[in-house]
Amino acid sequence: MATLKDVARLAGVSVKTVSNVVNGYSFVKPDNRRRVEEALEATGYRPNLGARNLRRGRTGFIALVLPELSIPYFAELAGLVIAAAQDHEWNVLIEQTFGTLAGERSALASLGPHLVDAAILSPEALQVDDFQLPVPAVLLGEHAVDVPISRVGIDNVAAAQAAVRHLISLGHQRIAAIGAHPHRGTAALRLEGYRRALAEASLPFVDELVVPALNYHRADGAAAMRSLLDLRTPPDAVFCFNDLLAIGAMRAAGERLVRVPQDLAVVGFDNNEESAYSSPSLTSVAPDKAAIAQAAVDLLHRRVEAGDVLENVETPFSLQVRESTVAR
Amino acid sequence: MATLKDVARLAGVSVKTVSNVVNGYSFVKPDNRRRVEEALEATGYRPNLGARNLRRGRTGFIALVLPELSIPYFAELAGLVIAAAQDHEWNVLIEQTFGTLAGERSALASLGPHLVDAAILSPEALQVDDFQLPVPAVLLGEHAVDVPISRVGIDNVAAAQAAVRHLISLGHQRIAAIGAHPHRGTAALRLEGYRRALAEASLPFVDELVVPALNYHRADGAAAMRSLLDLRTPPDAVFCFNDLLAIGAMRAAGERLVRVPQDLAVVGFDNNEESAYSSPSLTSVAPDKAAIAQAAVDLLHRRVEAGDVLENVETPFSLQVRESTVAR
DNA sequence: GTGAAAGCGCTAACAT
DNA sequence: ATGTTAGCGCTTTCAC
Repeated sequence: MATLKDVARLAGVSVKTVSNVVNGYSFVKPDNRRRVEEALEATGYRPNLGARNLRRGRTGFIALVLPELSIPYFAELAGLVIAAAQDHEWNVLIEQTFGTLAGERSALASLGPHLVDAAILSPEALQVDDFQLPVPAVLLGEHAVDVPISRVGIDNVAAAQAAVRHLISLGHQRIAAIGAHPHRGTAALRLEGYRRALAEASLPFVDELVVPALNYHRADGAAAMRSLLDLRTPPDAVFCFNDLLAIGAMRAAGERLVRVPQDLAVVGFDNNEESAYSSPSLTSVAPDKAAIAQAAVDLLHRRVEAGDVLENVETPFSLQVRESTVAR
Repeated sequence: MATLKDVARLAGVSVKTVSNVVNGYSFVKPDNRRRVEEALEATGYRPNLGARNLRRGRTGFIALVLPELSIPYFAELAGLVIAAAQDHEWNVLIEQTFGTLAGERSALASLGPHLVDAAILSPEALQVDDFQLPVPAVLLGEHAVDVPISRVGIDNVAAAQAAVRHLISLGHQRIAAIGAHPHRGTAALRLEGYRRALAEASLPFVDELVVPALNYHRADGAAAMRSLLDLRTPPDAVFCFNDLLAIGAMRAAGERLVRVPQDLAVVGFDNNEESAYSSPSLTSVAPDKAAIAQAAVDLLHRRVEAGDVLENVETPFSLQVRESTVAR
């Protein structure tokens, strides 16, 4: 592999001149430039990123810390983050935490300042004192813990409220919620949105209709739905805190021969691609994932380059109405 | 950030001794070891990976080149590859090609030997002459193009044959296939498995029942299914070359009020997590994704460390029978 | 404008 | 067993 020195020797100039050409710097004598470019071409020179970054004190990487790639929301998001990072010549390193405190701690610990220039975090269990980060970071989604880190995400309370309002506008009166979680910030916010929508319609908040979920996988949604269907008076609608829970809930309903949406309306959250193709298709809160990815990366880039101050970005969302609430 | 030199100064020893301790090398005088460890602790030393790798001539990264993270199969696989790579202290860099030739070429081009130690590739459009790789690589899945690169994957012909045999054993006679593709190696192999299963049961190979798909997304499966349902004699079963196509096909069938599996049995390929929760749940060929990820990473590690020779690994698969072929 | 040379943090001869 | 030192490939003062 050709190095700068090789190119310099071939072109009959100094390393500095080659470096100048490679980096598009300052003024290089046209004659030299031409010879350097020829030598570059002839040797097939490719800069050694490690060496460059060592010298520059940058790494060229950002970390994306998330629970699990097998969760569609995070997989879709990761794809968008990778695309957005390319614009700033960043490569993305993905760390999976599996939503555990230990996993999140170890992911953060591995984030040496030498490994990445910045980090995008989607924590679920972390506590305030865990956030001693060696690099600029941005938190995805809102979190109950109050840490001095930038955040990017939608207004979860408003989004949840919109989802439940939709159910209420359809005439549903006994609306359940699946996904309450004691330590998860976004869960608390979505629950608050649920509560507000009920309150503004003067509907009672019924404890037995709020089902916690320790994880947000399809199986958890199915289990929660079964417990709801076992109630003396089951709900006529359910708001799930993510699409996987909703898919699981619809599956459980189907197994009990409860028809969606006739007997039970279902709303999810995240708008996974799969939700447009389930049977019935799933009404879901749709955060603008591309906007989230773009904002997170841009914000970090500004911080790293210009040392910008802390800043939060609220991204838009919409409600995708589909067959799980309105029969076709 | 503390460097080796700082630690050495604090401990009153040379950098070499510190380096020895850090790397768990040879014999260090117990007294020195203790002082170095204290200094390590006091300074909170973390090695600069960039510098280490520059010196060692390694990067500490492997590339995972795949079409798109929003495709569940690749998302699940990526998660497993990341986990497997951790065992060898490798970080994984994901590159998305979006299945285009241009995307694949540009991903390969960016694979400088300075960026990654090795690469795992899942190409769809690449031609033979594109495979001039600067680093050891392994191909996921089989490909029609015959290139001198290690391969890891299941026996696609046998797997497809098993899927179609299952349909035949259920009494289906008019079995369609969705996902034929002119330039995709795995598509050709799965088609061959389909053909063989028909042949061994003395069923005719009917051209109009084989539907190509340029992409393997849900929408493509739905479109293909609609065209099949428009036939004078629609099929009574369909084998889809991946689960997304199958999900789309089931969706399209549902929209035409064709019942699955009573009127139409459906088999997919990949066994995505979502396929266990669709309604009806999807019968699918299940490659052992964890085995694929593990084998690919291990194989590369051996190549990089020991310069092992070219080698192919065939991983196991099974058929997950669910409601889309056998009603519950 | 361009060259010479220092040095980013680390490892590995080589010397002791 | 440990210290000294060269050098991985690059960028960047500092002279000229």
